[in-house]
Amino acid sequence: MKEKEPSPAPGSLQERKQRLVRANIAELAVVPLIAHGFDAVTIDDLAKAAGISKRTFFRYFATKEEVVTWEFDETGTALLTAFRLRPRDEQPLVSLRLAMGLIIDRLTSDPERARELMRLIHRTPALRGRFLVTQDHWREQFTSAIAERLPGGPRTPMLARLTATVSMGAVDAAMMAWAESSDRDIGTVVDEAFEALAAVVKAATHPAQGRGSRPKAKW
Amino acid sequence: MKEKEPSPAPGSLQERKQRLVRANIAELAVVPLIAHGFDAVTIDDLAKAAGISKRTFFRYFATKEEVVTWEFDETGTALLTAFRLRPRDEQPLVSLRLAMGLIIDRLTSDPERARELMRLIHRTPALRGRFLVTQDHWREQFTSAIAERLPGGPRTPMLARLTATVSMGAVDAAMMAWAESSDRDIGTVVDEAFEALAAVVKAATHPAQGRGSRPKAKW
DNA sequence: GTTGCCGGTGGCACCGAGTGCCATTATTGT
DNA sequence: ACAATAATGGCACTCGGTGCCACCGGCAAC
Repeated sequence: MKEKEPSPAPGSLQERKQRLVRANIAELAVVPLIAHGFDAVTIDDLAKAAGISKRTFFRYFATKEEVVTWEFDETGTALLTAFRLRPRDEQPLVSLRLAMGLIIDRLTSDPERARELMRLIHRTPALRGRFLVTQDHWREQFTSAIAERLPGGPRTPMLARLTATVSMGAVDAAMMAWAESSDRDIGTVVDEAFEALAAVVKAATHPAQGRGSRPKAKW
Repeated sequence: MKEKEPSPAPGSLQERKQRLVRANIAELAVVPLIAHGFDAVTIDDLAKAAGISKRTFFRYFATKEEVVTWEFDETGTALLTAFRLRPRDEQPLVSLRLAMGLIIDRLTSDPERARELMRLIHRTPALRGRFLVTQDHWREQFTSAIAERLPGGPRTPMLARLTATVSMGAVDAAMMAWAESSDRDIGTVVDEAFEALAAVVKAATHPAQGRGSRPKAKW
């Protein structure tokens, strides 16, 4: 069921070489995907574009989706480690915003390419699914990272989970908005997203003077 | 690329018949999936369990995943319509909470089965992916439903989107928590989730006295 | 009742994603 | 230069999914 490449010791020479090859394959393989759409291109096409065989392709990427999403996967883990480095008594949203600042250059090194990839992900269900699963995985990790900062208690898990969800929601909204807009700076978009989040939060805590049917529930 | 079943007029006799057959197939097919895991069972197995051929299976379900997720898909659309029926000047989170109350019986009609299915979804990447894509689709629709309630403006889209994300985050957290706990009432779990969300929101607006490195950002 | 239409079904061949296995070809260390 | 080892490619196979067509059952018209 699983490919079990021995995957050499991290930091070793071969390991770095493998990473380079992987990056190179992805770079070449992604071209026809962007050009003709995800479903219109077969693995053999990708392999040909990268100058390797189908079999070798699957030694570097477990699925067809991965060749598109792996860069963002790594961005996500970078975001997580940056977050973990922030002081524990800082508000999670603040930490996250600052962590975003640190890893933003990953996306801006080649903005056009990053945008193309995100658009591709956005419009291809299979890719979006894969992407959402990874995102879900990040959320779990963020949840525990946040839970560590909170005092223990019966409600802590749910609290941590929701905080994580809200935070990642801002990140996702920002990245998608940035991908769709053709010429805006990513920093600006991120700022907007976080400001909007603050506004949402404010609206929820200071409910408008709803004169419409008032529910019995306390909120 | 697509199966194009003529799909008879909604409400007609055949259409209802089809829905029944579909429900029946799903009910039978899901048994081996829960018993042996999603990946360990082939389509032929499912078809055999339902007493039909592989070809016919694909006339009722487009993918293997769908036979597990379709019930929740329908629950989602029911939630959305219930939400749309709430007065426009009500706080979105309030509307959502009340809408949840209306559709909760869908899940509680057979709690054991629903829980089993959710656990299956939770532990199977392919299913989780499919589920997240649908959820993403709901979020888009919630986004426009919420946007209709908001005054127009340049920030409205982002605001609506984040509100939708936060709301659905509560729903998802509640459903997952409920699925994992073996004996709690779903109403209680939902209440907890929404209360936790209120707490998160409160924490974010009244930041703790962080003495750690104060960021320059306004929040 | 026989004929002709029609929706649902099953069988079959086919495509693409992914994997196990093994032979072949670089790479590396000595 | 040579052996050990890693990387590669080819091949056959499984499984999800689709197109095509033949078949079977009901049902109306004659």
